[in-house]
Amino acid sequence: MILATWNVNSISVRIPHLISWLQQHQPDVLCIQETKVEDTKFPIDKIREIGYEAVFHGQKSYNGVAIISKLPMDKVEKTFRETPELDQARFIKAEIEGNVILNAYIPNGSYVGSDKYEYKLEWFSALRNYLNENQDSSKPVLLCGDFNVAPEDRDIYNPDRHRGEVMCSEQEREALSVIRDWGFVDAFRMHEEQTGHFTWWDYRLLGFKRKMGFRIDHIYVTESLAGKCKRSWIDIEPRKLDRPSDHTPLVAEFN
DNA sequence: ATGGTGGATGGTCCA
Repeated sequence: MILATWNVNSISVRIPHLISWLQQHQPDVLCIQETKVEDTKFPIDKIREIGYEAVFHGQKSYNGVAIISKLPMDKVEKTFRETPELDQARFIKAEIEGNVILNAYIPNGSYVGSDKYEYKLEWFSALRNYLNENQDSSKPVLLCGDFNVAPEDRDIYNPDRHRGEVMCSEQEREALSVIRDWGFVDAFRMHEEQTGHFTWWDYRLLGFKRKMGFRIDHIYVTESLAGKCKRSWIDIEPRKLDRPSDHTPLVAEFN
């Protein structure tokens, strides 16, 4: 199985890139974030035309997630907690060939100390509670998406320049480590120890041109899947296209 | 150079 994750930053704008990338790489599963469309406007027909199915959970203007798959999906869920008024269309789950696929768009957090930052930390905490109560780390579980956290200094082009800022503050890294310690392995870091591998570059900083990258998109897998993960890599080619998403796809391949 | 761009939307909010 080949699985990828990609924050597309509006599926309406990015659908040509998305279709092209699926046709070129033929992953079995692609988890996307920031679709920014209500479910009635999700471009399901274009996805079916190239041999994929999709399940999706969107809202107007903001957030929105989807799982696109060639393989049958079942046991789909679109929230992970009891308080739907806080649900911002940031989570979708499906099971594929016995693997639990959790696709998450973790809140950005705005700036350290803001209300949105507190919401981000609270969201991480709720996600850990969900894992505790609803999933089993001895089984094949995969959690992927845009985490909006660079776990270590080597995941930032220049960590000293951004020390303590949102996406790399100690509290965010600790919140992410609590998720990981439930029973996950970082698939990308199984195969690559070096810095210089990033999934996101800020539009505002003209970050891609200036090589100012962050590794904030991740594929976390439980041990039973980690043993089968033969490769994980970042495809920066879509970030070079006209009107790119600010993120680029991350891929993991399993035996 | 202490700002920059981009998406959804229709004045701002979000990232």
